[in-house]
Amino acid sequence: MLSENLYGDRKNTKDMKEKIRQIMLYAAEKAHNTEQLPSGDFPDFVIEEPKNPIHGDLSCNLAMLMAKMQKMAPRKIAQILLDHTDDAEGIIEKKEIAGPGFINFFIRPAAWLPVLRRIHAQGDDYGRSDMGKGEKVQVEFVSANPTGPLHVGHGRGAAVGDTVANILSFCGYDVQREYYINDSGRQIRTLGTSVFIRYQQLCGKDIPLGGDCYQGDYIRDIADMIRNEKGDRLLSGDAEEAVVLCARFAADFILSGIREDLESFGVRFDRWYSEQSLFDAGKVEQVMENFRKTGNLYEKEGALWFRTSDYGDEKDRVVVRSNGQTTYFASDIAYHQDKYERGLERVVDVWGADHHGYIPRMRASVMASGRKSEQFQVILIQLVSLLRDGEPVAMSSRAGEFVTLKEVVDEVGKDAARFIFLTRHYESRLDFDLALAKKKSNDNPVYYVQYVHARISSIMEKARERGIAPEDWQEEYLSALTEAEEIRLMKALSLYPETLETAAAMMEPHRLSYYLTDLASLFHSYYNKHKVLTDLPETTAARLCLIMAVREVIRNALSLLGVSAPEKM
RNA sequence: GCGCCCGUAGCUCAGCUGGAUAGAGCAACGGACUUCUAAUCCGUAGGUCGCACGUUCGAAUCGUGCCGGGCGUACCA
Repeated sequence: MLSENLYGDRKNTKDMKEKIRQIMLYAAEKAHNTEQLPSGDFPDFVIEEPKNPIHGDLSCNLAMLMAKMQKMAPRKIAQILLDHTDDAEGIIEKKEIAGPGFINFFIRPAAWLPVLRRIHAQGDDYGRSDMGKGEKVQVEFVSANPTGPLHVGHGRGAAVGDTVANILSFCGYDVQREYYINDSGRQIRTLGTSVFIRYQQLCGKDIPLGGDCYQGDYIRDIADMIRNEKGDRLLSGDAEEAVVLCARFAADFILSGIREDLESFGVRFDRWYSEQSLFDAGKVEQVMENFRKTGNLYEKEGALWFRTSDYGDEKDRVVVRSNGQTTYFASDIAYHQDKYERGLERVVDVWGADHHGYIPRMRASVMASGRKSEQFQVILIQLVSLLRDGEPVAMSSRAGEFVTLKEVVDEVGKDAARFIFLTRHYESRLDFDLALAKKKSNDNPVYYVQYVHARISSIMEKARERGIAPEDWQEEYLSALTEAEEIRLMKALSLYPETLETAAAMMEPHRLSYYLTDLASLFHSYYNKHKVLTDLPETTAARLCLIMAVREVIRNALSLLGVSAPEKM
């Protein structure tokens, strides 16, 4: 039987760990007040799920951590703490002291039931939190140069950046997604040159394509488009103008392709920020002028240097070369200044790991304008190796033989691609096997998780067919949930909010993928052992309530990962 | 040389702001479909957590030093 306070208390929304933590804190204070514990100074302690179920549902290490400052044996402190616990809600079935001084709690099975009520009440919002307190955070990701199509590596960055943004947003941060377009500088000029040479070749001229030019077939395709539009006219005009025209045309065309590819990968940006616009608005010049005034810049050997070494970089860096051209760093400084001036409190850049050497100088420039180091964070994405059946797929962008993100998404699907990118810590290198990604088996966790959603949807459909309507599912029936697998599922469901908060705090989306796989595994086991639609109406109602909660959380988490939750598979 | 990342089961990887007997999937072997979807489940087997010291009640986790792999060390982007 369920007690009234477990069941009827509307404020009963704190998760189990937090409840135990409060009980322990209260016990510690009480023990100090009665002078059984000399010190009133309590260290940070953890409430965690022991790996071994023999140690209970939750475990607390407070007694061991206090041993030194209390000048007492951990087990003795544990006993004192236990003597002072006050379990007003009646959630604890058994508590014990174990090992060097752990305090283990065995939770009364029925005490997990409120999580179901909470999930049903909050629906899509279960797990949402205000931990971010509205902090304005920008996630800048992908930001690939518009000189060629996105490849798989960009895909990983896109999946991670997008999902980090989703998670932060769900956890109460005010998130903005931005793509920085490097549409200025030498590479764009090289792009123009490459296209113009192809154009001239198409017009019958025998001009070789230099080794430093972009070699991909798409360059010729673009040149062909220009020829269809302009005919041979560019041949007779000014060559410089022709290159500029080719560059602009090509960059615009490639960028719109990038947009489309990202769109079909489920990624959208709040803003596409052009590097060229920084120059056009005079912001690069302005920012350099400001830093000159504050003494952060100096001239040496004809070039202009930024004193990044004042802020931890190993040496100073050039912002204007002796030939008068600004470096990429210069516009990047201006760009980041602009971000903060727009009111962003924290800036997160998602970069390829090969750019890690760039972090100290970027951070230095941010700190030079008085921002705190923590206001600039970088997520470094490690390399993706593309395989097919374990064999490496050739990926030389120099020769233009790369496999594009679009090709991968077309072949394996958005869901599988995203999930695989998000099932590994981004700081680990990733082998992406195309054959594996298409396999509809356990090799491929995305189907494993989606299958849960489909299975539950199917059961719900069956329930409807049998005339079991959702509104008939009474909470009073929940006490029928007593199977070990049912308790395990409820425990897992109650872990979701803190999983999200950790994922947000550490900006590690893979935590969500692993959580999903765990939850899915628990469900599949349950499904194989117990029938949901039974002859007992109360049991059926209770189990439906449970699996609907599972479905809700699966759907919720998948949507944060940008993966669909199919009703049928 | 210096800096950063990685090193955990045969393979691919979780676990790393310290917690008790180190986990998952794949691959291997043996089982479960007349059932709400077998894209599933159950079981067996599989480990000096790269090595060595150190910190402490306790180390895969923290520190130092090695070893191995990758990346970076431009008046490139």
